[in-house]
Amino acid sequence: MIVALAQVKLFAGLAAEDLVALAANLQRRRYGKGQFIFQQGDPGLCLYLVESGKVKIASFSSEGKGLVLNLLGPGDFFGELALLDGEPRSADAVAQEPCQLLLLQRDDFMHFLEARPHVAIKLLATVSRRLRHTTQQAEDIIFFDLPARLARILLELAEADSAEGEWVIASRPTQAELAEMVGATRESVNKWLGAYEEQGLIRREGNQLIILQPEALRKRIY
Amino acid sequence: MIVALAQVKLFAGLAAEDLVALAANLQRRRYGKGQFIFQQGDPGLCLYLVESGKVKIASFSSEGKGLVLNLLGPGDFFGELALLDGEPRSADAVAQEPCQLLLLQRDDFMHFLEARPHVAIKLLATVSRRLRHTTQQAEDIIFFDLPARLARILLELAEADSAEGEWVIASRPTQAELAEMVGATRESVNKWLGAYEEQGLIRREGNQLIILQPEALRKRIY
DNA sequence: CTAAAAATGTGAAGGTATTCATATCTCCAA
DNA sequence: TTGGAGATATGAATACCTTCACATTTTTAG
Repeated sequence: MIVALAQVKLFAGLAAEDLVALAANLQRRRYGKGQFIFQQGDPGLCLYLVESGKVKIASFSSEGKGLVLNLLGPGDFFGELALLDGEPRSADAVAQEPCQLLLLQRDDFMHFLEARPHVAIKLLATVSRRLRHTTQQAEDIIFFDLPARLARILLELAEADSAEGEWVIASRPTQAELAEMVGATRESVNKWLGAYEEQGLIRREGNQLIILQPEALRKRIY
Repeated sequence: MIVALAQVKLFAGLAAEDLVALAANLQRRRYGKGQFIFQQGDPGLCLYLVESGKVKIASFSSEGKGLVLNLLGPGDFFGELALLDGEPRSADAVAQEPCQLLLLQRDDFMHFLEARPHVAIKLLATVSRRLRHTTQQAEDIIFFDLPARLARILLELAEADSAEGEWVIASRPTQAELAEMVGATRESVNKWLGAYEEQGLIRREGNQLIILQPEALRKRIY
């Protein structure tokens, strides 16, 4: 488990003894695809580290409409908000594929933070980037129309998924999933994916989506 | 200036000597109404503390449409994002009324944080709350229609502005300002303000806006 | 291998907010 | 006290997206 801890970017570069201290009450847990890790309103009792698999942070309206706030993979962590401000969970966390997670108890983590200001500052940087990203998301919804938002999401997913200059989304999300990311209906996403393919900007090939003309897509955003 | 520092919630409860250490390179600056404090893309060189006045954090699309992200008053601080993650300013800061601000240099602040993990943790809580708020904003735009978003903003403003159980917005924002807060056009806001007044939910009286039926307004949100 | 479930494709009808044009109101300053 | 600027009011035309209904294809499970 200590090896796994060291893979988490937040703890990269820490001395072995620090990691051992953290690992005292560490738990490992597995979640099957689609399983809830926590739900909106739950008390925030621990921090989750992703050892393997993918986790989706999303929130749902009373009418069942969903909005994806974040996607996390190996080396990422989540669930820090409720720990840091003491409020209940603000969204749901769902395993998008089978996951192996490490659970760090709230008190352990907070004491660790107090004793290692360096880690606290690194955490501040991460939370700041997340705030930036969510702000961007709100701006996108207000400033851009659907084809633009879709273009951005496709580029983002490809960037996260593939090596330098590759522009491939390895495991293509369903249209329903894309719709939750851009804040639109599945039908509208269908229409624009079709249009982009028609125009030769993207190609769907088996389980992957290839971005043929990243520059042309990026132009849709302005 | 040290007295002013102690008024900032982030530094509340700190020993006098700590405040003195912080104050070494502190600057005070005044801004007139409408003046820009910083703009999107600027390098993030300092943290701003609000001594008096009001500051609006907003972002603008290339077509000139605006979105208000945050409103800050005495005791608040802003500009921390760029400091913490090293990226350029992600939005504009504008003085909504004449302001007196204290400027803390980046390096001073970061060193202070490293030496006072307690403050870093308090800052983490604040940034977390801001992330929560922005997430809420994104959800609102996706999940709720304009009348609902308008209702929420009115309630929020009244809550921030008036004493317990009072439900008054003391200095009523213009329709254009409201529009930037809810992410809609001025005309649409006009229409719904009129409707709410017609229905007896609110009343505009001189420079203030009185919420006559907060409960009825809140029901519009679901 | 086959039935069922999930995902995708498509079009018509409708709704909400925008855009644009124009009119009125309010208040401050000259 | 009278311009003029900013703020508010209002309606018609339009754009964009949703809703709904249904067909088709692909994937999964038994």
